[in-house]
Amino acid sequence: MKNLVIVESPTKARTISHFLGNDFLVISSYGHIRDLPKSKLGVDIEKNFQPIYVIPPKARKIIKELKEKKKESQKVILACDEDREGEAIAWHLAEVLNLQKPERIVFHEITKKAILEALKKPRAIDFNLVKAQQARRVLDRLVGYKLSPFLWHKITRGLSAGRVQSAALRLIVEREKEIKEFKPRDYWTIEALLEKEKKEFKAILFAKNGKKLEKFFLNTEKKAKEIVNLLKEKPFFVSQIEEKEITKNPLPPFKTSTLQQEAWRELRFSSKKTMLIAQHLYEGKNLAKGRQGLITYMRTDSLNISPLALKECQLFIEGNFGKNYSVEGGRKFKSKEKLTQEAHEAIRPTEINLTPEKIKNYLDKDEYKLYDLIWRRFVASQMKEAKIKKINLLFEVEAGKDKYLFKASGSRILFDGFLKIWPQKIDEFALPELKKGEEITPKEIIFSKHSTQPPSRYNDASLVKTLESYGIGRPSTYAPIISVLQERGYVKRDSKFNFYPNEIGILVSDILSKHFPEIVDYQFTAKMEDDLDKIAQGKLSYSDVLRSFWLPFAKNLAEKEKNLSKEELSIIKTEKKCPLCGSNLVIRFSKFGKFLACSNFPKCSYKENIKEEEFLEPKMKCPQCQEGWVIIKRTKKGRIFYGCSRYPQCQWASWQKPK
DNA sequence: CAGTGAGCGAGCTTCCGCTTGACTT
Repeated sequence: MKNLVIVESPTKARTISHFLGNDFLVISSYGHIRDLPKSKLGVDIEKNFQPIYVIPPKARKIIKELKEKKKESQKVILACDEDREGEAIAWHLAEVLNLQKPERIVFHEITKKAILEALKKPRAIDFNLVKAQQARRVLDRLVGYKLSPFLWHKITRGLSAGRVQSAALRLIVEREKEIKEFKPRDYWTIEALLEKEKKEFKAILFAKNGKKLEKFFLNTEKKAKEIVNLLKEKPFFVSQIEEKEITKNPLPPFKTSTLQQEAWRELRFSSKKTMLIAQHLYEGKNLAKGRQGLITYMRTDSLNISPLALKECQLFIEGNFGKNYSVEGGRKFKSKEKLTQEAHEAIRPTEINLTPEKIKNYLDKDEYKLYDLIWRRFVASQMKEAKIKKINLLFEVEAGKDKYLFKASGSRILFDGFLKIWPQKIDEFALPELKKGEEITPKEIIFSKHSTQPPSRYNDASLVKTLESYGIGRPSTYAPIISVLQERGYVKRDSKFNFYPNEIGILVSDILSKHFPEIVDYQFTAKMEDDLDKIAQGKLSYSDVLRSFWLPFAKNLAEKEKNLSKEELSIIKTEKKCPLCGSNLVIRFSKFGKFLACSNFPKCSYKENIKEEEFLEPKMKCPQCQEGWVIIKRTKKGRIFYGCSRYPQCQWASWQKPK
């Protein structure tokens, strides 16, 4: 008889199975195995918010297998991740498999030693932690399955709202408003072009009479010109030579959020693409010596590194770069976020000796790029800090009673350290040798105009970064959040792939902000987490937490359902004029989507289609007329079909996806 | 399979977090 060990991920199961040998059978649950029903609320509010769990069709097969293996096993050991969700999965497994005395183990690194140690000290399931997860699940269900129907009633079908997606949407909508309202301000800067021993360099005006200039000190061209004329041909004197040594520390290894950010910045991979490729690297590739996983788990918010990996990395650095590039004892990192659930390690290569170059031939182009990023970031994080010398030369110029100060900066890398493999832009510039008091006359003094820039639209990187800073969303959900906002039609990508909101996105966000401000408050999740922690510690009860959220929320919701009219909420005003009567046009929503109509309806029934075509990707010409494009359309019942963008001139349509 | 706003009413849409499938016409 074997012992049955259940973990969450099949790749993890394979690895552990390898360590444990023939006495153990290791199987994966593939995440959660029970959930609230999809088509109903699934919460008995009257009965202390009792959740009603069902087994989703997807989980049936694996549960059947687990039940069979249980019969053949001596005992069942639940080895799910050590966090709130993992504890809940363990509990669901115990329930479904009808385990009388479930044995729960946890480990923080996937090594033989750690797992054998963990097996020696199984514990019981932590019910308080399970309760905390249930409260999280039920609260999200109540918010999502109550607010979404509110939007269906007041605007149009198919919309959605939720604790996470609505906060993310609000970020994008409010940023767009900031951009629209932004008024640029002009300012000027003045630079002196200097030369010494045939070496040219620039110094910038930064202070007057010992006082640092404000950004808008020169807010007209006239003022800038005046100063240029004033200082022309005047001698500059070296008044101060500042030298300082700066150390630059490497960044920590990746976690999910930072991997997505860096992959966007460096490779222009979307969050979705990054996660898909990372999954491939995690699951492994067929290398010369067989199949091997290349990176640790990619959905993590932990920066922990196993001691063994730390040691190996240190040896690698010493062997390849020399001892002066390694850090005594290795470097350890901690996540800043207090919500970190340390169930995994940081994202790192599983074997440091598999350099990107060495395995390049086994990877496709994108896999190689991402692996290279992960490998270099991890190795760099264990390398010595860089040392940089910064030199500032200050020049004084007198003009009448006033003294102006100019500054020229140079820097030199004294020791590159981690920069050797993680290059950063450091303007290495050597200033010529100058002595204090030395006189120099500028070749030229020039002014240049600048304008303040509006904040930029969110992209995958900055959105994930902002969400994480508020504690909104989890490593496994950052990429899906972005997808759902697009699927609902709330946001689109511009030509630079940045996000901007559609009318419907702005409408939904504004309605939620106005009528349900507590839900879209950026602090809502953090407050919820505090309560969940207290449930986990046994200091607050599950039903008290949910009740204190639910009572005011339900009351407000009932009032808004009753008092707000669809007419009032769902019509978007525009500046466009009706060609028939001259009134303003408005955007209205019907079961076929949005359209422009006259605000003077029913007196004037002018209407026009708002063309918002969803092209078939990759773009394809209409097979009939060869002029229009194939676009994706929907019937009244929601079934997808394909048609020509030149309808009604061209009547081509098809159920089949054209080839 | 090509339209849109009222009202009738059946049946449907929807959340967040764990995890990777794929009934092959």
